[in-house]
Amino acid sequence: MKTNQEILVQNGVSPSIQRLKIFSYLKATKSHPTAYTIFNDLKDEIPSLSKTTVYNVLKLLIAKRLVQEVRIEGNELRYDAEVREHGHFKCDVCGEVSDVFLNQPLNLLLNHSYEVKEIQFNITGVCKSCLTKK
Amino acid sequence: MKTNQEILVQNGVSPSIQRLKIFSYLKATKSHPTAYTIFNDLKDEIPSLSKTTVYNVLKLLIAKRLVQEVRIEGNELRYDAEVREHGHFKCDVCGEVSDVFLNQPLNLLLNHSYEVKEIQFNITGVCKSCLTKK
DNA sequence: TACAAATTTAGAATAATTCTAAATAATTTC
DNA sequence: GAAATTATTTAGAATTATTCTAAATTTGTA
Repeated sequence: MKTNQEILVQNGVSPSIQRLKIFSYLKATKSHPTAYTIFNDLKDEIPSLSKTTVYNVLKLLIAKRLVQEVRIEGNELRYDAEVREHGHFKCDVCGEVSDVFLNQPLNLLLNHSYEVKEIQFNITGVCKSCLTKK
Repeated sequence: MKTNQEILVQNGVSPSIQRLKIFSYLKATKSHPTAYTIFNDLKDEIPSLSKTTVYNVLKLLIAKRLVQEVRIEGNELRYDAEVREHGHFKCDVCGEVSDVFLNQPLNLLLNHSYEVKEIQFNITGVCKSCLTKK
């Protein structure tokens, strides 16, 4: 199992404290945090951290394909270190965002005459636990 | 074929000039415009039009399920009067956004334990015409 | 140690959207 | 049909997320 530091280095990212902590934070969570949440959760650990750094690092990790942007509602941007082809489900009731994997790649359903770089899909609705609560 | 006015009325939306023109504009285009583009393109026809109205009307039409938000890149929000299950392809080169329909509903690929309200998917890459230009 | 390059930082600037309260238009009531 | 009520639109201010900018700090190298 590669360490997060190794992953960064192997992808040509010099592993500064900030980069490593932001990447590790994303790797460790499945909550699809916003840039603000990331900043807020890490600022105790890295008191000097600035919001600009969070945005810079996220942009860098996205360019290196180590992180994906998740755009599932309104104009809030969320981030995800899961980069395999997958989608997201957002529950309209509790607001939670979870990963969704398909039985087969979406790719196969496309008659594409274009070059595909990234596929994402978004589903909204009501999650299991909110359904049973009703 | 129903008129746009009829569609609005049947969905409980009183068809003011602004609402009708914004809805008709979206129905007539496949370009997935942003709120700003809609505002800009309609302000000659409706000189009094305000940006707030564009946002208000879009929000209303979305609530009535007559329009969908399209979130395909960064934090730009686009709008689409095509509400059948479909996705979007954005070309990284020319920036154009086009509709994508699947051979079968994505729904079938999900082992969903949740109630699905809306499904959208986004693909980025390079479109045919940009591929051949290279 | 000294120099150069890379990275981070705070705060200002920008852009999209929402909020607010007043103005206008449409509808209802008498 | 006038007055009152309700719905809709409007301009501009406020808010929010993100980007820009230029200085400060850190890291790597001669």
